[in-house]
Amino acid sequence: MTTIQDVAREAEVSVSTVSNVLNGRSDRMRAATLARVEAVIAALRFRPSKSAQQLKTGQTPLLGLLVPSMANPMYGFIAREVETFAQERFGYRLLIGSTYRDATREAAFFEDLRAHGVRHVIVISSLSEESHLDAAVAHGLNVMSYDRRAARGRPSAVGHVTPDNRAAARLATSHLIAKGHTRLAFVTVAGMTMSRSDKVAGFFAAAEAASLRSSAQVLDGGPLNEYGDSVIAEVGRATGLQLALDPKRPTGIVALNDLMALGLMAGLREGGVRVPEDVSIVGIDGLFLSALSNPMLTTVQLPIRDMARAMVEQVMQAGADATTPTREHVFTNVRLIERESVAAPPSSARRSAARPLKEAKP
Amino acid sequence: MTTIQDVAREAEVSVSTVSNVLNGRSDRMRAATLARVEAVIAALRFRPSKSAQQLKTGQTPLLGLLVPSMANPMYGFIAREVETFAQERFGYRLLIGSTYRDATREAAFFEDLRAHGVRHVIVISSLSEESHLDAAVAHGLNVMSYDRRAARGRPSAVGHVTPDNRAAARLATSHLIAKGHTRLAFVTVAGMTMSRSDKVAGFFAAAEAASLRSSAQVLDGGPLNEYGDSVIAEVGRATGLQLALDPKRPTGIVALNDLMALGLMAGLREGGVRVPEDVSIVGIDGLFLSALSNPMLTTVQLPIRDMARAMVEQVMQAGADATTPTREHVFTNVRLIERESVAAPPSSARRSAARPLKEAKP
DNA sequence: GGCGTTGGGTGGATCGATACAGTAAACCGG
DNA sequence: CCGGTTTACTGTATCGATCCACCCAACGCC
Repeated sequence: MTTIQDVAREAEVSVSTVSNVLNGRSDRMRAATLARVEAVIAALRFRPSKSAQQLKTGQTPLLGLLVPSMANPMYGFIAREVETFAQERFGYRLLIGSTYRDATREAAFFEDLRAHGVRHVIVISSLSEESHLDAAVAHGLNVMSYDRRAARGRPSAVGHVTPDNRAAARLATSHLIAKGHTRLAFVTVAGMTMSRSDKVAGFFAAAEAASLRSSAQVLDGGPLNEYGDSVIAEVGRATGLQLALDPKRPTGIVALNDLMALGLMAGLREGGVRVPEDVSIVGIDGLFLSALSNPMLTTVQLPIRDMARAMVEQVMQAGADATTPTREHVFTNVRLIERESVAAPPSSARRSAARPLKEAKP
Repeated sequence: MTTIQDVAREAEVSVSTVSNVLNGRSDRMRAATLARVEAVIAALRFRPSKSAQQLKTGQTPLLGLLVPSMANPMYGFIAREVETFAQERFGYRLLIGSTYRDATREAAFFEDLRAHGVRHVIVISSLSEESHLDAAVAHGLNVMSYDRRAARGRPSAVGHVTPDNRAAARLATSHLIAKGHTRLAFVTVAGMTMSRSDKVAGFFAAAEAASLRSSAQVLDGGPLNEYGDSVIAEVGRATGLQLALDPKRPTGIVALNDLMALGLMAGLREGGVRVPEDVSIVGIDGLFLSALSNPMLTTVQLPIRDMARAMVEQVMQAGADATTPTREHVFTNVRLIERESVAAPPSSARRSAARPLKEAKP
């Protein structure tokens, strides 16, 4: 590996001068010298060692990204947007980690980031606890959290970027109501995160506004185990299958997200129920996969790219500790993409009373 | 940030001793000393700086992973397996990069890895050129390549792990033939990579074995532009739509991969053609998404986890340069998962002559 | 009692960059 | 022609670990 000394020797200047060249202080030397050094750098294909630089400056151009699972297409998409923007805008690379929704793994990842000298982290965690993030901030990390709002009262040092989950679920639910559905359900997985409860709130708000609160229910499928990629779809499928068996089932369903919606459709179909003839489904996310399903999924598109960019931009804002106000950015530009999974409810279902299949505990 | 000196001072030993503790040389000190140092390390939550360690040792526990696009569920899945295994087995973290199938970006990623002192890289590239990999090896990187075989003759220093693409395509094709299909097509994207031509070869081999070579064709959709995630499905959809218009269309289709198959099904359906009644489709990959489609996709499952582990294991094998023979591992354990997207060809299609829709250039 | 050995440490040069303090030459105004 | 300023550099301590060379006390052994 060639070093700065090799360059200095070859260009017949001191290492200081080479360092100046590297750091753009070209005003401190003659044009001829600059040219000579640059030529040698190019000839030797010299790249300064990041570890040596980091040791001196305490900075390293690495961005930590924590996701529940990289195998989940939604996180893969976010990761790609984050990576691309961080790279093009700031020249940063991505140090990524899957946590499988496990607190121990998550803590270990933070530890490693600290050891690697990474100072900027974007966290997508479905863990409800947020205190470890504050701890990380205290250790000098600049943290942005996705899909979570700042806790009231406690002005956290971590920044927040989130879609307006309430609005998204409300939009999805209203669409179902507009199509004539009265027996509504929101299907989720076990465990309440902030974003999930926001969606539930939006769901109920829309139902309430149409005086349908009493026939709106929340169904939760199984818990997510450690393998967070396909399982959410599996949970959806199981729930769909169970729903298919129930003659009093809801006719309009809002799914926690697109993957869940896809699983739901598969389970429903397996159980002999047709979408959208028998039950209508709307997802939330706007994954490209939702356009590939049969029927194509009607879903609420979230501004992923905007959010990814905002997170990167924010997390790079240095020294944003106590001085800056709580950084929270809720993206409200969610929009409904109408496709094929929603239709009017079956005539048999109109005006009939709804009886919940299984109420989720509050 | 606490340093080794802080620990030394607090534990009243020299930094050398602390270093010895850190590096497991506990035989060089009394048990009491060891205990004391360890206690201080724990109390101060000390983690040695990776950059300082790297500067001395030239090693850093980071694994580079180059993928065309993280947003592609297949690569997301591989990435997760690689990450998890590298982490659990070797304590390595993942430095990931999407290249969008662009040579410049790919080269830039290698440059950055070099600068970061990363010595182990797994490359999933659809670039046909391999010389830059050899260049990377010459620069001291330990490189494993996925989905590509070693070039004959030139004993490359880069290792190779690949599924048996030929066998996978053969298996898919034979299945179609066994179901009675005679008008066959392999649908791919523009551009021949090694893995794609292996699949084509397997496709033709199976057709040949059934004396169906003359009615077997390769169809290539558009090229993949820089955004390698959804586009492959888009190419599939466009091809499906085009196919739907052709009365002489093939009845049995093998898709380059599952995402393409999903797109194909969407396009075909859009064009009013039913799967599997009118045309049968089999994918290659075994993504979890293939079990979610309607109809559920029949596909050839690739041993992703095995391959991911093998790559990590191999890439960690240090000093595997000239001495080691060309490391190449072809995974032959591919298996057909029969689901719903394949049926017997429609009776109208039996015994009728096949006329190619559009031959791919050789 | 002298000498080699071993156990249990310590000192300090080093990795590759950075940046501050210093310096020598050129320039410049009076 | 002299003192001060500017220009164009250079020397070197430093970041936080590692690890080789060394050191000293205690012990064993003839």
